[in-house]
Amino acid sequence: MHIFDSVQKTKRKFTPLKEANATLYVCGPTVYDDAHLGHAKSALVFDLLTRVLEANGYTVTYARNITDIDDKIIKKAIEQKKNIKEITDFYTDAFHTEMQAIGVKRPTLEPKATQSLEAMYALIQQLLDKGHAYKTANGDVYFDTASDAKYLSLSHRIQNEEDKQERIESSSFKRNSADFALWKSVKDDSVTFDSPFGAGRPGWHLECSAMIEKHLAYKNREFAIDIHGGGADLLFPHHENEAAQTRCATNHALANYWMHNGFVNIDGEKMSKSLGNSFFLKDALKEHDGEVLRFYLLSTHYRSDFNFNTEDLMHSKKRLDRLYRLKKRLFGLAKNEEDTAFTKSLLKSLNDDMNVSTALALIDEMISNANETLDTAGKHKQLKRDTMANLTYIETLLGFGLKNPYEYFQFGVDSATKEQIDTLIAKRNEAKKAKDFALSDSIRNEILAFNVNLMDTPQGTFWEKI
RNA sequence: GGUGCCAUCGCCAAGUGGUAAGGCCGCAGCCUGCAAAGCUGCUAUCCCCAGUUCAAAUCUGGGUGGCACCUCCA
Repeated sequence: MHIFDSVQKTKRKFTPLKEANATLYVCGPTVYDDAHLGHAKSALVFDLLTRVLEANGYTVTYARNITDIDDKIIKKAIEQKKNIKEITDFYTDAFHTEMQAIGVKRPTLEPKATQSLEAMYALIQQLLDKGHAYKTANGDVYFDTASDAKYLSLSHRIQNEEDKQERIESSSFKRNSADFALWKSVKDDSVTFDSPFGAGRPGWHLECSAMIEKHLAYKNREFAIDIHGGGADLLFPHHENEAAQTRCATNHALANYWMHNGFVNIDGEKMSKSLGNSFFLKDALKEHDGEVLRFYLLSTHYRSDFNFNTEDLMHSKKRLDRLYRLKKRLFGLAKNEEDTAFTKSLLKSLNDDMNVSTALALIDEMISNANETLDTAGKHKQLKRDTMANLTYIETLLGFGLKNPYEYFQFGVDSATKEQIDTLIAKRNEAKKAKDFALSDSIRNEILAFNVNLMDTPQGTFWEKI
């Protein structure tokens, strides 16, 4: 398979550091608020990546951190008069629930910053020992960017001299404006940790490097891990700094491949608090099936920016509906081996830097072909079993079509309404039997008022929520 | 100001040197009591200009128009 490396800016063949294994680290959420659609997108992209890697036979070790030390968390705790752990536990649980709703599997490891402090101390000490970090008069420890010849090689930035001078004056403790905190000394009575460098809190960038060393890193290879992922905004400064820390403190570079997913905008606007609740995943999940959100958010290439809007989402849903209608036609049937021309070409397109668009086009084509054959040769057993195999393959590789197809089409309809609809359908069928089409049509209009579609089939009359 | 990305049918969106995938919408037809669903058919020469090439949406240069990062951020 090939993936686009956002540091080398080219598609590269994926060659693992250790045969048949793949190690992946993705920057996870800071748990101080509800997950928004951007968190969902990032989690979905790398969930898909692990599925594709696994489909290629790799054993994937996937770590996604939980940042549970952060100024914003502390601020929230003070505002809500709760302790830090209440806040972080609450939002961590919510994150897990919502990710599950959109079909994101749990990573192999979910290290928390609070459980990785020793690894952070070790990293700081190594950087101090090697002369890549320095302590300041007020007790902070900074990374010395001037000591790292490869600094900015990740993001391909050029140090801006004017900017450099300007900021040095405003921060008397740093040697260089680009230097970033490894340890921030905190003297007040808020949340602090007693480190060998005094009481304080770790710098944000440090956490990821430390967790990778502790949980994932190969010890004697050129790179600590195979793939490092995250949102496009993290390339600089976060990933640049992570890479610098690891490179300077250890004997290996951080990652062989870097992957960055594009941003999610809402109705053409950058997500912001001013958009109200419209960008929280939990709110989107009240309106739409999680799998529809998954399908929609994954429907365009992961590196492109994504413009979320309800109209496109509904169009996308119609595409997923086709998959579920085919599943309805085959519901409960046995399947053959999942090794067809279709499954091969599906994996092939995803192996090309996760080309989901091509994959979806293949799925559409498979659905049309299957429907056509089913229409003309309904007893084609072999085709049915192959189609079932194809659907199962789509479920595991892409996470689409996992639900009961009848329940899928009833999203958001309460049981009382369902009963009313069923009663009306029974009445309508009686009218139809009596050839009283005026009556049956008027009953249909009553049913349509529930915002559902009706469809008469040889197996009976079914309804779908629109 | 620095760095980088993008511009393909009404909308969403692949393709990145060999003569434009797919979905939604629309139109016509088959099926249906009528619908819905399903199926079939139809619907773009790729922002503009110049160049390279036997051949360009795809490469080069110039324009125009969007956007992102450079501060916490998925």
